[in-house]
Amino acid sequence: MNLIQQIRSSIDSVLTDLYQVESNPDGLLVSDTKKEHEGDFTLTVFAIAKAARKSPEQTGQEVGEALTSRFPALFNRFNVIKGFLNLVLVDGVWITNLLAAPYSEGVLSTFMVEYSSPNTNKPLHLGHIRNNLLGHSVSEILKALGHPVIKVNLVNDRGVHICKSMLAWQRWGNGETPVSSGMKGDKLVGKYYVIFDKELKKEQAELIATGLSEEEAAKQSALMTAVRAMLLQWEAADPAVKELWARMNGWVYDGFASTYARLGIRFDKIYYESETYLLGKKIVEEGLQSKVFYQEADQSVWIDLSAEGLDKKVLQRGDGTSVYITQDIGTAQLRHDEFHPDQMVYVVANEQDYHFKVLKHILTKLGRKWADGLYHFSYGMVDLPTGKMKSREGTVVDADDLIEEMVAEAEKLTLELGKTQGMDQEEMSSLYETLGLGALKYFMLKVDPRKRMLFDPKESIDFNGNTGPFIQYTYARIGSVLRKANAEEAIARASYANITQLHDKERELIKQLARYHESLKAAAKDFNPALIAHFVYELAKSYNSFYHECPIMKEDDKEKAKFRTVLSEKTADKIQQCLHLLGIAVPERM
RNA sequence: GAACCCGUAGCUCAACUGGAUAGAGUGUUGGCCUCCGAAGCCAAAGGUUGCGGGUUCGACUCCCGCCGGGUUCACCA
Repeated sequence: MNLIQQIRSSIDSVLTDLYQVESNPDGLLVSDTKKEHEGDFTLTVFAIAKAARKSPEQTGQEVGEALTSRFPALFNRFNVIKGFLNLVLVDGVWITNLLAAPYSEGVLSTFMVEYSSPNTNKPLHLGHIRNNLLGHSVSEILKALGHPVIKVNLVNDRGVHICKSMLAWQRWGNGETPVSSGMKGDKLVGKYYVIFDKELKKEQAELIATGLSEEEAAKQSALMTAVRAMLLQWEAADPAVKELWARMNGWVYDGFASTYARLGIRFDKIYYESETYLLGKKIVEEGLQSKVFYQEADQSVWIDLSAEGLDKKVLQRGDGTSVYITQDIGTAQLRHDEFHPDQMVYVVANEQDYHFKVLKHILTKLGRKWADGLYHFSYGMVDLPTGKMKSREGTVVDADDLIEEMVAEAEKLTLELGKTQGMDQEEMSSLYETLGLGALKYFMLKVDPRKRMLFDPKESIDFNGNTGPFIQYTYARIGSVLRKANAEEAIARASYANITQLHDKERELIKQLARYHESLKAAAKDFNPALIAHFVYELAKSYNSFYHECPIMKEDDKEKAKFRTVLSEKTADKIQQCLHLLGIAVPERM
């Protein structure tokens, strides 16, 4: 039983005795006491007062008196303000809590988390970075709580859009390769995707100039006709088309691999749409037979979701080729068959809210009970000051470029501060990497994932204040203290068993450490890494404040010195743990 | 047109899911390195939580109506 549970059950037993109210420790409104009042925990008593038919003040007083007299080892004193009962714990409770071993939750449900899900015709950009970091972090958080987690990626490697870059390369590429051009493979293929779009626009403008309407021009597009023909050839396994496809995708994967490696992103399993869409088509067939789907005159396959408040949705084109959702159906089935996860979490931007609603409905209508476990983790998009990023219009912040800039900034700052004495070249570049990526990752993860966020490339990302480097700095600083403290044999041998009184800053720090498990649980429940970011930020602040006021090795009382050393060590451990949950590395020196 | 999401200090974000006087960072102003690491610490200033109603002991939070922004409703993915 942890501290908060202990407090809840103490209050609960007192309430039962005093007012014979129903027993429910988890339903009690217990929160941290606001810092302008004296106390560690606060019980909000309005609801209890109502049940007891007494005034909130009187109820608070009675409960407070009962608690301090019945549990003197836990509660030291209390005060009542309006309907709030503020409880002050005995300092020894905090010390015990600090030194207690962490506990685990037992066997928990299995999660599959899908994230990243790139297209093979676009290099990774800022939006993908947010996606990757969220997916990675949510997975780590679930694991930390004891859930088995399978991290998967779904590569969008087929479809009309892929044919676009293939066609463009065929027509205008002159045999260009990553080697011949010196370009990263994903960038090279992305270049041809953009070229296609430009050529298509040119063609459309020419057609419209001959007097066609926009709609007619789109219908008559020779380029789009060629693309559709290529997709048909691809689905028919035409060797030449398949060869080109495999070759160009290979370039892209090499490019992605280096970006993932630098970001520290890994997967347990990678799915390719090209390998799952056929299963999707099979299920479409099944749905037709069971009359869940129906066919239009042109042979296209649909589902009518108007009863669910949604529209009709196409599942297969008239020419028999499959659409986006077809492969998602197949992929979900495949994953269920292979791993039987209790929950399938899709980390996908909120612009696809509708798509996932539809997907879940379809699977449910097809009688897949496990569709209940589908959860769309819908995160907000990243905005630039100029508006939305559009890869086809070139208004994107490229992932590789951004990482490079952050690392360069870290280097510049570190050199300015002149803290690289005694480091060799390898140590220095690894430090810049740690700091630059730390700043970037923390920046992306500290905000509520569900909200859209603004990224201003000009103001870039800070290294002071509520930032990754601030927390990394706190860790490095503790490391420095501990290295020196370890040299002090006297401190190492001292005991701190007789400490009963805590300094305010010590107590604050221990209290913050004690909140870790609650934060972790909340972060897992909400799929919200920002809660971990806030927790670790508060922890770093508490430590810095403590550090400023409480001498550690310079403390004359050896027992106190030892205690503060242990407190520092626990703090450093927790910082490292939390940053790990965010995918952020920690430097020993900076 | 319909559905969903969002509007909080100049800026970027919090607010324990209905609790106390709405908090941080940044920026601005001032203080702290003969003292374990100043990427730090301490302080000041900064708010009618988009607007108007309602629900109750209590509303940034829930309900209704406006205003502003975004996304989706494609045989694009």
